[in-house]
Amino acid sequence: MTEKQEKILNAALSLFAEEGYRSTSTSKVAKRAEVSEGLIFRHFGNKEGLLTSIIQLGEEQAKVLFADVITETDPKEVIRKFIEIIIKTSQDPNAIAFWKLQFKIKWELEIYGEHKTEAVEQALVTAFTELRYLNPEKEANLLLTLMDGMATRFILQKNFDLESTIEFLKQKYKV
Amino acid sequence: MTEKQEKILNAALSLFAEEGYRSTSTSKVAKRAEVSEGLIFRHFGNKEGLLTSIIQLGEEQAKVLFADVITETDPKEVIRKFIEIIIKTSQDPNAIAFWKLQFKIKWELEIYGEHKTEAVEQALVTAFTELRYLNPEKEANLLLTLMDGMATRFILQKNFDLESTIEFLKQKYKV
DNA sequence: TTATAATAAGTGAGTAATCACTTATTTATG
DNA sequence: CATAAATAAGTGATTACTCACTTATTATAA
Repeated sequence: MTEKQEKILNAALSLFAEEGYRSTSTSKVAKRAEVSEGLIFRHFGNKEGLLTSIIQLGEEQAKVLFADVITETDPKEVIRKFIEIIIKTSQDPNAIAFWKLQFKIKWELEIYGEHKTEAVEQALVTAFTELRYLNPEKEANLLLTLMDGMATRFILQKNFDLESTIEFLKQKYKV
Repeated sequence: MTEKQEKILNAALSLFAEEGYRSTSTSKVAKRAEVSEGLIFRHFGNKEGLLTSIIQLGEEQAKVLFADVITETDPKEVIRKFIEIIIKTSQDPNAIAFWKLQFKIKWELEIYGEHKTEAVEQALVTAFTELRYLNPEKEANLLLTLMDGMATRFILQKNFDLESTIEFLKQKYKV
């Protein structure tokens, strides 16, 4: 990975997150990365290849983020850690950009990557089971769905109070 | 409103919902509406004017949809009716297209129209207050956030089981 | 009523700018 | 010197939008 390759990836990540994939031109990416437009095609083949590279990089990032939840054994801690992931994310501008891109891509291209959350969903099911919740699968699914809603609001709604919502949630689940 | 104007609006609504606003060209809209491209600009000024017209039309639709919740006085019924709105919507292909467009626009242009849900949020706060929930404001906000998540999954996740999630929710809120 | 004038609706070809992508050429590196 | 990295200058297709013009509808006047 050369220096210019990284510059291209960073420029593309920020631009795709800001303006979306389709409405970001390769010439804009080249300008922000301060490279020639042709270099993008030399390194990534085409525009989609550039997007694929960014998503792959992000998936590795996501795995690291979720690893802590999946390896946890105490059920209450599993739930608490999962809920607090969004707080951790919200403090890292790079992570925010990445998740913003993930959601933008979802809506722009209408692809929902379920496989990404499968492992963490299973961890939540186990946790809710151990805590004797009546319907652990539904409980886990609802919490994941709620996280989608919270991400949506955190990214799009300027005055959304993330931290107090998280506190309220932890209170609700008694974790 | 002439017949061709309506054809343009319908074509644009479906195309914007399918492929997004920015990546739908005016020539595509004209083709689907079976009119000349120039007519779009005669009636709506520019591409953004077309989008504005569609959104305005939809907001009136949304008001009608929420009216039933807002005028309800029994607190449990307020919550139940609110939760079931998404079911009602999911049965009308036209409504699905409209909400899909709403979310796509949100993410594409990064505008979150809070004013649209203000009235219904207040109705929920009142309901939760009457039901002696400890934190009615947070409770209402969380439910609205959850609905964003459910809409996201219903639209994007092909195998999302909406009805059983709704049943589970009603059970949780005892409504 | 009927001819005429005025307005609105609609068309299709054309605009410069931009799109993703390619090719030819130059620069750097081992 | 040879290979890879990078650039610059292109390609045809597509973009939102405009323009000159025709056709249909409505209003006015003899």
